[in-house]
Amino acid sequence: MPRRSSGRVTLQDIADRVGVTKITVSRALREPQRVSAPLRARIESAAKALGYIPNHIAGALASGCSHSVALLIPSLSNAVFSEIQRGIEEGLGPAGYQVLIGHTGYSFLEEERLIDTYLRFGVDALILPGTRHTEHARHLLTCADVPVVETLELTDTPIDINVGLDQTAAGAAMTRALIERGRQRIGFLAARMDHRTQLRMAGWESALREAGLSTEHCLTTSHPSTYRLGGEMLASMLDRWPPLDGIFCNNDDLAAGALFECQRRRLEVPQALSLAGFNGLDIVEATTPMLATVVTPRRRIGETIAERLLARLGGAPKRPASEDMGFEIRTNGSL
Amino acid sequence: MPRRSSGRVTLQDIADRVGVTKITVSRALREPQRVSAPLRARIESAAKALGYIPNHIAGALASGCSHSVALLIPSLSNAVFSEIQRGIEEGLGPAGYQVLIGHTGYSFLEEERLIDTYLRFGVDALILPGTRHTEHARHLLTCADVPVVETLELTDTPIDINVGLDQTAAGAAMTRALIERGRQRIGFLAARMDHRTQLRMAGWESALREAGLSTEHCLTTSHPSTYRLGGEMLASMLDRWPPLDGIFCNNDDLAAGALFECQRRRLEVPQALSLAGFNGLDIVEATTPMLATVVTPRRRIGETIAERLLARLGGAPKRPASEDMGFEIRTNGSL
DNA sequence: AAAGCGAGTGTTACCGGTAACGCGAGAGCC
DNA sequence: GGCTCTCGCGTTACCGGTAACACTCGCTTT
Repeated sequence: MPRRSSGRVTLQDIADRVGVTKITVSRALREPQRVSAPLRARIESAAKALGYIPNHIAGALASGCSHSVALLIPSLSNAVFSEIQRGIEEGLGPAGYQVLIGHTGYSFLEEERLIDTYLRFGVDALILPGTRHTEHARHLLTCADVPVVETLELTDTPIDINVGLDQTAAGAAMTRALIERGRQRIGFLAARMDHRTQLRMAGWESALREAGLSTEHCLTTSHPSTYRLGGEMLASMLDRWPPLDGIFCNNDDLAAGALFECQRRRLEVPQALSLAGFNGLDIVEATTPMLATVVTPRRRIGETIAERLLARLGGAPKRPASEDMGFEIRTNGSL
Repeated sequence: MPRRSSGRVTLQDIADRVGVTKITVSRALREPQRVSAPLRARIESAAKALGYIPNHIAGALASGCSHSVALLIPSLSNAVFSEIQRGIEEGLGPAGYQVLIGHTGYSFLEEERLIDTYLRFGVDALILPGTRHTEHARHLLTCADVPVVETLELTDTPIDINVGLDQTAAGAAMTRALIERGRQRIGFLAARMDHRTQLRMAGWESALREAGLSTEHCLTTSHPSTYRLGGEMLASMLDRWPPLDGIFCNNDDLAAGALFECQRRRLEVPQALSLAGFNGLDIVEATTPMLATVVTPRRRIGETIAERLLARLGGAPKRPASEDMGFEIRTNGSL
């Protein structure tokens, strides 16, 4: 015995026990209708009796299909991604695909590393957050020739499938909503300067320019976004630019943190200061007062990704295209 | 050509180009010191030129080791798990292990399904949240004979490695802290009745009994926990049992939601009502006022899991044991 | 009755790597 | 000079499945 096997039960073990060949066992378990009923029953009971666990690795190698899809997300603690994930899983699960999650921590290099890793694992498709990637990552994706989904943002030059929303337009729309309520000095507050943040900020800027308002009240940091940070940053902004009357926060967490700081300062929201967030997480409708936000259709984005991907995996040709899933401004009576 | 290959570059392609056999290429890439420097250089440049992506599937099949570990988490949107994940990844990543994340949605059946799936993928170890599993899940784990980590809770009968904290003791400790501040009518509020919730509740009950106080003020639901739900549940409790003077919420999200409802009702926290949460998430120190909480050492739990697992994967024998990582009561001046 | 056909099972080859062992050449040693 | 040892690479077999095709029957079909 030159090489000891894993010790687990294999198709061959079942085949020996039943007195057939392993291909028959393989068929009995995968395509039951191709094996006669009595034999199938014997095989199934033998498999159960032996505690057979199919070796997906071997199957994937032989068939060239791993029936798995990698979903890369920037942050595990950000509730934004959980709904996208759920939408995807709901669509892909019934089709027999396993969704593997990878965590990039908002790092392009980590994304590159994960793309590499998952390609080695032979995933059948990759779902990436955002449309920016390192050069090497793009190279890997090209070499692998695997369906790729870029999500959250939109791009004119998608690698393959692109399902997202116009972050810049959303940023501009919320800013306009603030302006419509009579706000004149509207700040922008952001942590973790990722690409989406920059796009939203660009929207904020353009809406202000459009209205002839000042775009100077912008505070950003590279730290990860937390509630506490939202409070601290709001404090800095108010100390620096006291007459602000509206603040557009890059996400709901920061907006909620900012609200808490306002409460600490006994600053009335929205009378003295309007606060707006981004994403439409549950917290903005739980706080007192509620906060304005941009609701993003995350569940539907996930579902759409699953649909498009299944089509591609089912053999549809690669035809790069972007799909805009839109957004909704929800003021929650709070501007 | 009876079966077309995947089209990707393989070791053989590199070998042909360089004029050696594939085993040499394999060695050059995995154990560089075993191949002469000039040849290695030629192989490496050929690999790069051809855009070689190693097929992990094939490697895993041949070597019987997938260099991957599955981490099952109940909820992607719950920030609690992100720190555990980070701790694990930090420990396992440098050792060459890939952490695959699965999402159980707090369902034992889904957990069972995922255990099955990941075992088929040939993961080298499994990390499970909690110590309760379906019978079939236990059976699968036994058949597979793979290192298993059970975390978050503690058990007297671990399957293998168990790293967690005494949820019951933590629940009791926080309740005692409330009692020490003179609270007499202390309610318990929980959503998503999972096992940890039950353990914490048991702690709450025993601390109250110990002090001769009533344990009747308990409100739970099977819904997933959200900020909004915290507010709604607090409202129900106050309407039903007006003279409550303390509420121990099963997690920080609910506690924050409860606080927002108090603000809506202009109920002073903590003067009129003490609020306590669980987990020590960032939000409890961002709100106005801050909230009391039980800080759990999640990062350290993750790191410890990685340590123990590396030992097991390195060949240490299975010796089931529990490791109590403790907790810390943090009142944040808010009881 | 010969040919055709479909259902059910087996044969053979292969997926893309890795383990174990083999073997020749040069180095070091006595 | 002969022996052993190590280095560097090749041979062979194998991991545990699956695809493609072959074969055997019994039953129609013409």
